Order: sequence, then structure tokens, then C-alpha cells
Amino acid sequence: MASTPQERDTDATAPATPAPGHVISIRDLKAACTSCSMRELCMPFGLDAHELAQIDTLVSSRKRLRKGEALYDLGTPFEALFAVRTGSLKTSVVAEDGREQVTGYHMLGDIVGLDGMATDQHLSRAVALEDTEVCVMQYDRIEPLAQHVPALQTNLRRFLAREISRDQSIMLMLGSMRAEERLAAFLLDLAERYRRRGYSSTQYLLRMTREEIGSFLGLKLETVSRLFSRFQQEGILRINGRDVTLLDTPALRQLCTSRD
Amino acid sequence: MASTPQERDTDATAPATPAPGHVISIRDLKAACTSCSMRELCMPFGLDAHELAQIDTLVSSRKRLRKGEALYDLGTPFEALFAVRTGSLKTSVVAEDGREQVTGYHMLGDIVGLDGMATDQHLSRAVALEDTEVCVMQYDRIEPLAQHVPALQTNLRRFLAREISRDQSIMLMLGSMRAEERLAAFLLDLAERYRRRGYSSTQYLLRMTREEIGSFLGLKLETVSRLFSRFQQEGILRINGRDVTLLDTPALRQLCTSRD
DNA sequence: CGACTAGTTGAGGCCAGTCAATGTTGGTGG
DNA sequence: CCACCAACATTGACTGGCCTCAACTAGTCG
Repeated sequence: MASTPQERDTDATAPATPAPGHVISIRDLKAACTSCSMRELCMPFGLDAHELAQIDTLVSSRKRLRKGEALYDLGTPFEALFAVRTGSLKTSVVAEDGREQVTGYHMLGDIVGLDGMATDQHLSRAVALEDTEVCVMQYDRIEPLAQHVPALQTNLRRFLAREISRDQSIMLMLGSMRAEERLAAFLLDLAERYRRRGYSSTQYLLRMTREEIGSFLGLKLETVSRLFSRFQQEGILRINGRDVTLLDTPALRQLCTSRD
Repeated sequence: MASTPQERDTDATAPATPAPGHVISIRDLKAACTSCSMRELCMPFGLDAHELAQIDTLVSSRKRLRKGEALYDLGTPFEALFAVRTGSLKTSVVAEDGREQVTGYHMLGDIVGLDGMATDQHLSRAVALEDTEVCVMQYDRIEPLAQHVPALQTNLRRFLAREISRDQSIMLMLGSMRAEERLAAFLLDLAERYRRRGYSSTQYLLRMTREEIGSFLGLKLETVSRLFSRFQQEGILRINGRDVTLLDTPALRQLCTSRD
């Protein structure tokens, strides 16, 4: 249980937990990034001490979201990028006829909101899957800062480019994998991401409902449910509601690449 | 026929057509962008005359590709971005087990190669669908130039962000549309892109095989073929090999959003 | 001419969707 | 405390859309 993702980095200097929805002012955020445990996965990645000091004022505020609350929605003006500090979010796009496609699941250290840079309006929505806190990086503050800190410029581009290749892997999954392969790939992706964050890669909590997972994978919720049951029956994993334990990772890996 | 996409902007100052594969030297490329008919869709978009003059040396060379030739492949070091000058390309990702997923079709004015910025290696491949010429924008030249031309910085980010939202629309298509809806959306997307480039939006040539279209849409080639036949029978379009004429665009549009 | 590639069309099978019944969990208010 | 409800999840029976396999045509190129 100790390895389940949970708040590890409670900021000792932070004031008493503010109410959800509360925007934490900049005055409480000196050295926001320097002291953050996610700095090596997040925007400050690879910066030296000097550069780090310069971007430490990047985070103008933080924002708390209650479960189900939207960080931004279709048409929201693009003003900032967000770094997930605690909790998690899903992003999704919606068609005119109302169909929704989940396009991403974002956890600790992930940057969300990049899509808004295309048109100065967000073309997708981001919704908290649990009580969540994000760092707000005002875009008109990033821009001039990046002019003077090339490493930040580079990181920004890399996050954009990484998002592109991430999306392309998802296309590969949606376009050419069968249901069981998709779910296996999804579970392994989660495992890898938890591992990189220092959590268990074999036991974690799903933050999405079966329906949301299905939307992400291009499947119906019943199919997702059935697959979980089957995987469990085959001894590949143990599942109890949203609590997953991977028992046979090699088998999962093999499932992903099984043009049988 | 006059409205079929074809080379419109043959550069009068260019030397005699070099052999395919030939790399055209920078000496022939003064004012590459200023005089290009695609400048308002391509990297110079929105730049004023002064800025345009500054980025006019961005294109260090051009490259000709024969049909089927690869511009870059999985693992190719990332060194440049490419702007399609004539012809067209497909981009695709390949899984370890060899499965290929076409992730994009790129025409006149499109920027390709953005995915390489994530890891300094390309994670996808780009292959010419016909004899094609691209402008080569050396990345180590873009970087310093962007430092001094903010508008270029902005454009670069916008192209990256636009690619992200493009990919997300494709995810929506792959994840939540049925076969006929996907093909309809694909045909309308092509129509719109040809329109913006000054070509007919109701009559154009497909540059991809049924198999490539299928891979892009997450379908098998037989399904694509059958759908074309059905659409023709229903009077929505006329198709003869790769020559498409859209007869009932509203019907196509309705097909895309038909949760019947 | 034969070999090859691209495309069309048909027959049949299977994977995932649909519809429906039931179980489980967590929150709310009497 | 329990009753109640809504949201989430599981499982079964059935259906159908797309895939698979296969035969055939047309065009191209050596």
C-alpha cells in the first residue's frame, strides 16, 4: 500500500490547506520549482542551478481542483500551461455531435494545456479525476523568460514534441491494435509512468472509470470490464475495482505485440 | 483537370531541374521564402516584410525525393525541419512487430519532421507519395534565428501545437467513428486542405493507395474499397481509381456526425 | 508475354458493440 | 442506523460491422 501513488511531497512551508478552487497567490511560491520533487520530470528538467533559479518565478500561482472540476474547456482562452503537482487529470476532445474521446491521462509532473498554443483557445478539455493541484505557468511570463533561458526554450519545445510522439503512439494503438492489445499497452504505459515517478509499477490505482478507459482506448466500457476479468482469470493481473496488481508483466508485454 | 493539384509555382529563376535525390545548394536559394507562393501557409506565415527578409535564409537547401523514397526514417538523427514545396508525403509510425500506422498525409506548405524534436531522433518515417521537393530548414539555424525573430518563434510553436490538435482530431476519428464516418471525414479534410491551397475542393487525386488510406483510417483496404463503391452508388461521389469527385458534400458532412 | 501491383467484389467468420439484468459501492437524508 | 439513490461495474445473450480469405480484373513494366 505504501507504494500507491499519493501525495509524497507535501510542502512544509505551505499554509494550511486552502479550500478547493482556491488560487494560491504568488507570494507563497518563492522557489516553487527548486524545492519540488518533480523538477526532473517537469518543466525544469535538465536545468543547471543558475537556470533553475531564473525560472523559479515561472509559477505564478497554483490552482486546486475538486474531482470532476474542469481546468479548461473547449473554447477557453489560452493563457497558461499547467504542471500537475498532485492528483491527476484526463484530457479529451469532443465532436460537434457530442461524442467524446479521451486523449490523455496526466499525472504528477505532466504538462497540460499545450494544445491551446495553436489558436490561443483550448481545443480540448481537461478535467480533474480526483482532487488535484496544478502549478499555473502564465504564458506571457514563459515567453520572455524563455528568451533569456535557452534551456527553458528547449524544454518547452521538447514538451510539445513529446506530446506529438505520444499522440502518435496512441494513433498506432487505436488504428492497429485489437482490444486486448490496447488494454495491455495501456496498463504497461501506466506502470512505466508510475515507475519513473518512484511508485510501484506493479500495483496502482486506476483513476478513470471503465467508461473513461474505454473512451481512451476506443472501446466500450463492457469490453474493458470483460477484458479485466479475462486477464485476471488468466493470471495476468489481479483487479479489484480500480486497484490493479500486475502479476505477469512479460505476458502483458507479449500481448501487445501478438500478431498471432 | 485544370484544378487538379499540380506544380503551380515553378520557380523561373531555378536552374535546370536537378536529378531526384539531388540536394540543391544554398547559393540558388536567396529569397527562398519571399517569392514562394506557399509563404502564407508555411513557416513565414504572418511575418511582416522586415521579418520575412530575416528568415529568407532559413532554407539552407532543397531536397528532391523520388516516389517511395524516405525523407527520414525511424532513428534518423533529427537535424532539420522540412517544408513540402511540391508533391506530397505520408508519415507513419511502426510498432516493434512491424505493424505500420500512417499518421499523416502532408502536402504543399506543410511542415514535417516535428516529431524529431522530442529526442533528437525521428520516431516516425516520412515517405514521398510522388516525386516531391522539400525545403530543408537546418535546425541549428532555426534556433538562433528564432532568438532574434519572435514571430518565427511563435510560428514554430504554433506548428508544433497545431500538429498536436491535428493528432487529437485523428484520435477522435480512430477512437469513436465508424468506418463510413472515418472515410467521409478524411475526404472532407482533403477537400478543405486543397481549397485553402487554391485547388478544387470537389475534385482531386488521391495520392495514397487503398491500403495506405486504410492504415491511416484504421481500416483494411477492402473496407476502404467497398466504402468508395458504396458512396459512389449512393451518388455522394464519383471515383475512378484515385480520381475523386465529390458530388454531395453536405451528405458527406452529415455522415461524419451521424450517431443514428 | 508473364510477373507484379493495385483495386474490386463476394462469402463467411469473429471480435467487439448493443441491450439488458444484476451486483457493488459510496453518499445523503430521514 | 438504515433506506434510498445514483454511479460504477460485471456478466450474459445476441447482433452486426469489419476483417479474412479468396477469386478476379486492369494496368504497368521488364
